[in-house]
Amino acid sequence: MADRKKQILETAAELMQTRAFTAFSYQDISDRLGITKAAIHGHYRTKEMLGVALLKKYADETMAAHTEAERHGDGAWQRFDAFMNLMEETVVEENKVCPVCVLQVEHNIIKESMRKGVSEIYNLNRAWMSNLLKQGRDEGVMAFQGEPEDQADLILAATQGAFMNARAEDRNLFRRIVKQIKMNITSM
Amino acid sequence: MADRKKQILETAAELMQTRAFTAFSYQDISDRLGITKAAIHGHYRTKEMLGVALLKKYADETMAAHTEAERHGDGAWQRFDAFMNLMEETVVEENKVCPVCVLQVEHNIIKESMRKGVSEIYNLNRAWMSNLLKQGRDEGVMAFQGEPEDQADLILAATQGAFMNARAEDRNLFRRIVKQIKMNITSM
DNA sequence: GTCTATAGCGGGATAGAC
DNA sequence: GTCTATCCCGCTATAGAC
Repeated sequence: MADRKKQILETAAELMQTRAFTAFSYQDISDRLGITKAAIHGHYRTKEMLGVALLKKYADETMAAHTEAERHGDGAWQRFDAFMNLMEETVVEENKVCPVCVLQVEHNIIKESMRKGVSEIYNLNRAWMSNLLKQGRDEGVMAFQGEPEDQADLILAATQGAFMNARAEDRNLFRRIVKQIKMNITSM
Repeated sequence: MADRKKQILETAAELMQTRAFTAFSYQDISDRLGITKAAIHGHYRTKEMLGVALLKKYADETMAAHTEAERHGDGAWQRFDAFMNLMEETVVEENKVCPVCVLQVEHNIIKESMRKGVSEIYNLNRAWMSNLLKQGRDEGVMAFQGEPEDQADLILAATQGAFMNARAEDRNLFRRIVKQIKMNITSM
């Protein structure tokens, strides 16, 4: 089948976000799909190649999330809320964390090809978020000291931390942290 | 020697913060100390026990960091700065991330005894930080909407994200993010 | 494209000697 | 307290048949 490859990728994605990259095996995937490890090697010869493919998938999804958020309206807050809701729906549900968190923790034990993929996703989000903050400031609905780029770095870091704390401590933490971020940059 | 056990713990701590918990082995420790794996099992029979000991050590260091920060002055900002400087010195240096980040990413693959240890450290920081924020607000030097507890959760999440992004992307990110946090809660 | 079988390695852990 | 030796397991990856 042609969608076997897709099935493998999706299963791997779920395993990465629940168990971390180094900690899942081809055996885990093959068990879930009812095929053998060797079959998976037929699609992704090495685990590094699978990892790179996963990162490509996540980069695509990141861009799709931005597009989707922009589809929700023209206002900066509409887009911000849509983005955060999307993050909550796709990540916080079902014991997951974001792949960027996982691979940043595994930074020193993954190959350079994968580190590069992680950086690309980070930079996609950074560019999009700082742009959004500029827009919000121009519209007069967001207010903060300093540069939009730095505020974006803070918001992304907080979001990543929120994913991890939400899974480990309390699912509602994500929503509470996002609410607090909003309070901090709402113009009054 | 009696400090063999201490050496083992310190080596394990460094390995955990550079390579993650599941990803380092007794072999890694024994190589660095010039002893055998079996010798380490003599001190910590299972890896889970070593993990719990590590978390105890981190909890102690967390409380020590709070005490140390309070030693730097009575003002909320003095204490905040001292705490963040301490974090930067002890974590951001030399390719490390904080143990809480590591073990939260590995949340689904570690034992309950270790999860409990992670929560304890998180709660120590949460209690200390929300107290500090209350103090700052009372002094009139910090200002923010919402509850100190929620603001503390946001700051801790941002700090955790800052650790990870600093290692993966750019060492200066930690300082820039902390600066932005400060701007967001400085009363004017 | 998927299978069986296997190589080669490294992990955690234990037994028993010194 | 540390050693050698060993067990059993699971990992990534490959060869070769169908």
